[in-house]
Amino acid sequence: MNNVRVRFCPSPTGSPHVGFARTALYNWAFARHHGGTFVFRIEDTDKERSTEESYDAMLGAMRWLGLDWDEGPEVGGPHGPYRQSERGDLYRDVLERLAASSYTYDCFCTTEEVDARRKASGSKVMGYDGFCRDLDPAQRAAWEAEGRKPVVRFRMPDGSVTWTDLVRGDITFETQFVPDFALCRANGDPLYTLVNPVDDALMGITHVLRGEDLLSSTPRQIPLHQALVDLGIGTVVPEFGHLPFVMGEGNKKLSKRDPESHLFLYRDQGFLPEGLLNYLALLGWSIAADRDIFTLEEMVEAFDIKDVNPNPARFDLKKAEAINTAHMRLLPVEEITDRALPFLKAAGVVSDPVGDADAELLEQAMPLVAERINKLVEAVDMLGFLFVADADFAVDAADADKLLNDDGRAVVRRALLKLETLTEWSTAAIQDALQAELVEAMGIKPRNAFGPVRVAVTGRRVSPPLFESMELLGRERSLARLQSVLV
RNA sequence: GCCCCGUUCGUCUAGCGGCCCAGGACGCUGGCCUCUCACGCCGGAAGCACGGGUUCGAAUCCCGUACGGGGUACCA
Repeated sequence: MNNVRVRFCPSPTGSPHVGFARTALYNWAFARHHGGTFVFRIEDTDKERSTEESYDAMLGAMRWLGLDWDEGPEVGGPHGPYRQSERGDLYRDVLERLAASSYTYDCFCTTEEVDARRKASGSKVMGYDGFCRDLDPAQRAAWEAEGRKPVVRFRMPDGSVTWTDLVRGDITFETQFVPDFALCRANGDPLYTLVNPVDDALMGITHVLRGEDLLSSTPRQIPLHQALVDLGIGTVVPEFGHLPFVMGEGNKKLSKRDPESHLFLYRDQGFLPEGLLNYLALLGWSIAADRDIFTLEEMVEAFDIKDVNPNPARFDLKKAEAINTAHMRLLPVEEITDRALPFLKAAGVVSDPVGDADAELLEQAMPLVAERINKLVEAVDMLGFLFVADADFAVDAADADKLLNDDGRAVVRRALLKLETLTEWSTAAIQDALQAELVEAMGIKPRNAFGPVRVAVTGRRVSPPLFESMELLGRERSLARLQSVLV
């Protein structure tokens, strides 16, 4: 395919959610796969609900995910502006040209009047009935005299509308079930029904990949696109592909109300964008029968919209975490260190900026934790004991209850006595000494021998490897901590 | 109500008429490894919604039914 142009066009209402990311990803991957153009457009025609804060969040989300756009906000492009709130003149002009060619007509009916007529006629079809299509001039004058303002409606053609959906195949709607629809409010404000197809036409969009919720608006958009082509406003009717929903708990669409749906929740927990994206890609698509870990580049190479599954997918946190873990293991330690740094700073584990001593300690410690954490934020709990000021060090109460009982403290006492005699403070020396003194001399199992020592030194039952941790902590601080649980 | 979409292990999926008495992954589960945790390794349970066709042969094609979802706005 040549000159592919796709767009992603969220409404800036609220916080970006995972469905947003999945749709953005598929559009982006489609564009990149075909060497096409990825357009980012903001559909902020709903003045009531759109906010600047949400707009910033949309851009922030795309940047965090690494889905770069070729045309759009802050990047510009030949078809700007890319915020619909700044394109009012364009829409007014299109509306005039549509009306001049009778593709549209003014409608003065109220919702109540329409409902009453439909009920009276016993119609199975709801929605607008076309009453004002050929309005009697006298009636029109009367309504205008009483101050009624009309909305502009698109005249749906007779017959049917058929398209070959990129993910679902042929779909046909009889237009008798698709009522004439409003293109702008009575006050003149353009509606989504107008601006979405108009901008797609103006921006030369060739493929529309969007959520299944918009499938039923497609039979209205295709005739409108044809009208735009007829008027020379557009050049082609784009192809459409409707992506399956991302569902939440139970069997309902993941809504913005659902906390699991918020994209930034994952960012703030230390998910890697490539990990989340990999997982999201799997919700409706797979790269191969026996493989589910891949990079964005590999996805771009393999992505084909025709392979997208049409049925809805349930978001599964456990699997998302597992996929993320796999990506963590793919990263070199230095990279994990860089990415974990903001979390460590935020938690106060290290200062901002990081001091030289802390930086050096971090470089030595990260290899121990990088391979055992699944999300970046976990580095905070894993490393805290190494960086905390001695005065602030505290042993986890629950872990102490469990392991630092009389038996545990006896073990710690033996360990302390033995370690005080060590002349070399190294991982190997510490391990040899404790192995001999606790496991062999005392005759207790390794986990019972090292557990109490671990809690005393690191403050927790879960920690980086014990002997390495003690080496990094240093002789004096290690011995002091052993001592402190004995008093 | 009407229109449209969908239905393979608990979950995400592979499968596009014979390779499938259905493969992979997460989860669950038994075991191994092991200084904790995490990782890793070996094994197990678990699925083609139902009913009719078409065909020598159907998870795959067709038609019904059931169930789920979306739409039916001067929201997007």
